Amino acid sequence: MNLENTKAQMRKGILEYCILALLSDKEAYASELIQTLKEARLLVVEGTIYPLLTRLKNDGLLNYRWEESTGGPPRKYYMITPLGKDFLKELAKTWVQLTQSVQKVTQTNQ
Amino acid sequence: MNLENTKAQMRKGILEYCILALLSDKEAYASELIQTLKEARLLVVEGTIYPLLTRLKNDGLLNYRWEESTGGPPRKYYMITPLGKDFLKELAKTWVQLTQSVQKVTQTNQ
DNA sequence: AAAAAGTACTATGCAATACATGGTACTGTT
DNA sequence: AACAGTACCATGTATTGCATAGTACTTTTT
Repeated sequence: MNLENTKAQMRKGILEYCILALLSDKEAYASELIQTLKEARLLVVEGTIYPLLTRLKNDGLLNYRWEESTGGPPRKYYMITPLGKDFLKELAKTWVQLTQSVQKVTQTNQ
Repeated sequence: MNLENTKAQMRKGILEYCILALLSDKEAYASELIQTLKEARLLVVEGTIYPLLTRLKNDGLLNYRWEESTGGPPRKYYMITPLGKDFLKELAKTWVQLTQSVQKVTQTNQ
C-alpha cells in the first residue's frame, strides 16, 4: 500500500471530467492541457493524456483540427462536441453527488 | 464510452478512503460496510469490498477479529490500526486537494 | 551544413482495481 | 431434510493511468 499509488487511483476517472470541462471553455492541444492541469496541481503526463484524448474523440465527445505551429510540429487542437457537452453535464452531476457521498461517509470521524 | 463505467472509474481509489474513515469511527464487518455505503449512495458490492478489506489488512492498515453471530456464520469485524489512522489522515489531505483542483479546473465553464 | 535541443504526437506493455460470477459454510425456518 | 438467508472467499475480465520508447518537425548551436 503506497500513498502515491492511491493518489493515482483517486485521480482515475476524474481526468475525463476535467478535460471535457477545460475544452468546453476553449479548444486546446495536448501539451497545453497538460500545462493547465499541472497548474491546478493535477499531475498528468503525455502517456496518459494522448490515449485519453483519442478515446474521447473516438467516442464522439471531442473533435480536432490540425493547426500549423510557429515552432515545432503541427498541433492537434481538440474541441468539445454537442455530445461531449451532454456527457460533461452528466459527469458534473456525478461528481457533485460523489463528493457529497464522500462527505457524508467521512464527516463522522476526526 | 459509457456513463456507468465512468462513474465506476470516479469511485476508484475513493473506497479505500471511505472504508478507513468508517472504520476509524467504529469497527464493522463487510456486509455492514456495504449497507452503510449504500445508504450514502456509494454503491459497492461484495466482490469489491472483500478483496479491498483483505488488501488493507495485509498492508497493516486494518486488523480483524472473529465474532459469533446470533444467526448465520461468524463475522469478521475489522478495526483500524494506528498505521491505518496515519494513512487515513494522508488520504483526507489528498482528497481535499483533489476536490480543490477539480473545482479550479471545472469552475470556468457553465 | 550537421548536430543538438525542443516541441508535439503516437504506440506498446504493465500494474492496479472495481466488478461479475460462482462457490463454500453456517444458521434458522418450513 | 430441504430451503432460504447471511457472510465470507476465489477467480477472471475490462478499464485505465502510466512508463517507456519512438517518430517527425523546427529552431538553435556548433
